[in-house]
Amino acid sequence: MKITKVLLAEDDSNLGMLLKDYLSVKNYDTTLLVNGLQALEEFPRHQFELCILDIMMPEIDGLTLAREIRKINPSIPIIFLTAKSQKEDILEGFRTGADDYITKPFSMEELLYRIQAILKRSAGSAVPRKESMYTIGNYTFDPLKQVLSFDNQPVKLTTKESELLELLCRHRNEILERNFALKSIWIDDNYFNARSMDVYITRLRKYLKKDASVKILNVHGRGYKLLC
Amino acid sequence: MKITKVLLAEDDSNLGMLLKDYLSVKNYDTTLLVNGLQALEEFPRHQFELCILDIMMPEIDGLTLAREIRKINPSIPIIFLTAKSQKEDILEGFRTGADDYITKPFSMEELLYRIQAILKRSAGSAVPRKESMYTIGNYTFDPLKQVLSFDNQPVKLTTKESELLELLCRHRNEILERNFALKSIWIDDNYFNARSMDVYITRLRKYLKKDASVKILNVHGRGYKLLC
DNA sequence: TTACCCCTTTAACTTTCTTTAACAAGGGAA
DNA sequence: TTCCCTTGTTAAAGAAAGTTAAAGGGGTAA
Repeated sequence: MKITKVLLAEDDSNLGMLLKDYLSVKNYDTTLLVNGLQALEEFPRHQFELCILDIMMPEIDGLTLAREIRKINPSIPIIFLTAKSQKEDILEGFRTGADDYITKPFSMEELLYRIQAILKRSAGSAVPRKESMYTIGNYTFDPLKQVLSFDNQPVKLTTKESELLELLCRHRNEILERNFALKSIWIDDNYFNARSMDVYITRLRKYLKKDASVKILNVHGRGYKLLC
Repeated sequence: MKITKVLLAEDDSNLGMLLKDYLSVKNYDTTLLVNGLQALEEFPRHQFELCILDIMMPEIDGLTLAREIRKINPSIPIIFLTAKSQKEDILEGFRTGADDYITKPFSMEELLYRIQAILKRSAGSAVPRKESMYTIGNYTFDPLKQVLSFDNQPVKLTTKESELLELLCRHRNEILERNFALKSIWIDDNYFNARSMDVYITRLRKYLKKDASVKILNVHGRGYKLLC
């Protein structure tokens, strides 16, 4: 079994040690750094395969650290740890290309699950990046202009419709996890936002039904898959 | 990278010491200067990364100080401290390129939050600086003269129209947050000013409709995006 | 001073977007 | 099967934004 090298940046040493020990038991070779500066210094000296970064850290915060790490390795998976209240951070995190984030407090199992999911994704193919234009069957979709076209007939999408469709596109032909989508777009993954997302899925399906080869499939209990 | 070096110019030594101590605890290396003259003398001798300037100071006020600092370092983030009543100051502050301002009295947490927000912004992709002339599709826009031209046909814009269009230009193809725009131009981000801004968006859209590739897109609940 | 003009704000009404609610349908486990 | 939880769908409520017109206010010229 291959051991994965993990960089863990967490300034709360209680939590940090706890996580490190837990991950080590689970066969992740974890290096704990207690602030962003140290993490940045250590990063080039190891062959890390995954980063887990607390956002709130002294000297160099997790977001800045992530940007620096991305300059060195643009494709390494990054998971952020943040307080639920720091909504701004979460949004900003996704903009810097976070692969996932977990809001404190969280369970160890939760973290482990996310780690496995991300490693599986990035092992197969590269992490889906943002594109400026997507082709969905016979449709074309411009996420910046928020326009979906079929047969040169453009339809203006609302902000939320566009955001959700873009996420589906970035994960085309693989599962877009409900929680991931909710946290990316709605920030809070509570019951009501989940129902709101269901409504938007219905709408997107309506927009996309002109091409029978395009389907948004539900994966019970997990999320949706855009087939095209 | 290291601890952020902060210049704090505040003539009230009670408040000054309090802020300095608080920021130092929060890992900002803070230098307190008790008047604008001293601050200006010290500025070139340090590698400051952020300035917090009280506006009301003897000898050299914060606004003048900011202008001088900008001559030396045009991109350093500046936060002004001012009394809520001094709206003129705030306006003038934003004109000299303030990144934010805080009205007294304020909480330490509030200040800290703003510092973090600004450093985050200027660390990543800095907010595009002012330019003397913008190209918007087939239009050209001179913010100083407040003139928008299409096909060599100039249209004179009002002050508010011009200010709003300039902000949109500086954030072209990304979201200009409502609150940011309101605070920059209208100072107060209350309901009525927000409605006033809506009216100006309508006007700008009218001016810009000669070029179909130029669009001011609304991002529901967040702000506007100028596409061009 | 008064009258006028221009800019900005306020107001009223309309439209669009998002969320909430209610009920129907489907899937998985015991 | 039955029960429970998830998802599908539609409608309506609620909130934000679009639009137009008119009121307010400050400055300037007669």
